[in-house]
Amino acid sequence: MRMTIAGALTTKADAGQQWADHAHAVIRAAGHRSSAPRSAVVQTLAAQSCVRSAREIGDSLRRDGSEIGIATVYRALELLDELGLVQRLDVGEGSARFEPALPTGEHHHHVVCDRCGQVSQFEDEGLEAAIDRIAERLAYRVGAHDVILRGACPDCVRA
Amino acid sequence: MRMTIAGALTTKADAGQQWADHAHAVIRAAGHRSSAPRSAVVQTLAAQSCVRSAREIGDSLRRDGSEIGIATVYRALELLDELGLVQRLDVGEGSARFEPALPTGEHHHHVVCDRCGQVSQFEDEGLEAAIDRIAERLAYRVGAHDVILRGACPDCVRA
DNA sequence: CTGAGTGCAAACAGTTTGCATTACT
DNA sequence: AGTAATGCAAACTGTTTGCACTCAG
Repeated sequence: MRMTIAGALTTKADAGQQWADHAHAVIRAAGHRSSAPRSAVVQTLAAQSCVRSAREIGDSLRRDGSEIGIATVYRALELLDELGLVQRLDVGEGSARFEPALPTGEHHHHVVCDRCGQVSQFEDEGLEAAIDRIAERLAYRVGAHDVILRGACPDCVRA
Repeated sequence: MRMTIAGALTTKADAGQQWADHAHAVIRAAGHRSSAPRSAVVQTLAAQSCVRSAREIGDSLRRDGSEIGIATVYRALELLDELGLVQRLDVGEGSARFEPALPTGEHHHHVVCDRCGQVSQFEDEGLEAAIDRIAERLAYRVGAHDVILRGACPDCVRA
């Protein structure tokens, strides 16, 4: 997907970088430091195309020469979550996954393959509208929602 | 909620018992035994009004004099899940929750309070329709879906 | 009588936490 | 310089597994 913003063409990589910049700004504004390990986690999240677990983020950084400890990855993700900069996703496969949360509130949902665990994304306006309608009639003050579809991915359907 | 089936009035407790009977039948049909601990887990699930964790089920049974071990609770729940008799729900609060899955396919979704953890249920036809439409246009063969709304429950809104 | 199912305890996986050390600001 | 943040290792929590024993069929 591409978005035209103020006349400039925004690619996926650019969008990631924009999120990273935004994240840094929010972190600083909240009085936190931009340490190297923390920045590395932000950078990894910005570069990813799909949800990743804490372990995957740590492994990826260590592969790139960083000496980051897993506890630091968890602490960075916890901070980002508190600041509303990432979305935590629990697909029920043991570990939590994380992905950047766009400041615009734009978001998508996920389909998980029962057999191979592959995760894909989708957006749907009708779904959002239905959820908004539900939120209005419930006594809860609804602030967020997760939708997870489960089934067989195209590869596994063939097999 | 009450349902009129073939002229008879079905209460919530009856519905639970019906599910328990159905569960036993399916378990037997699949060649498994109806041991006392396994039946106790089924009975506990049938009696519950909201989702419960493995620990809660075990504690509840032990309070009632049963000597069931937690491993047995997990094994019973795993079997019920395999047979499609329970739905696993992961609200992201550390542990998985379980509830009876009605053979009719009827189901509801959940709202979780961010602050106190309270879980409530809701049904919505528009939501189901929106999801069916999405399932059709995806390359996945979608078999199930979870929707979780998050926010503040009425009690916490007041505070 | 025989093996599916159980209970216990030990093993595991993901996540969190205490503490001495490091390094942003 | 001062303190937030890190890395390590140990602690914790939920869940799974190995094994000897039990009981449903």
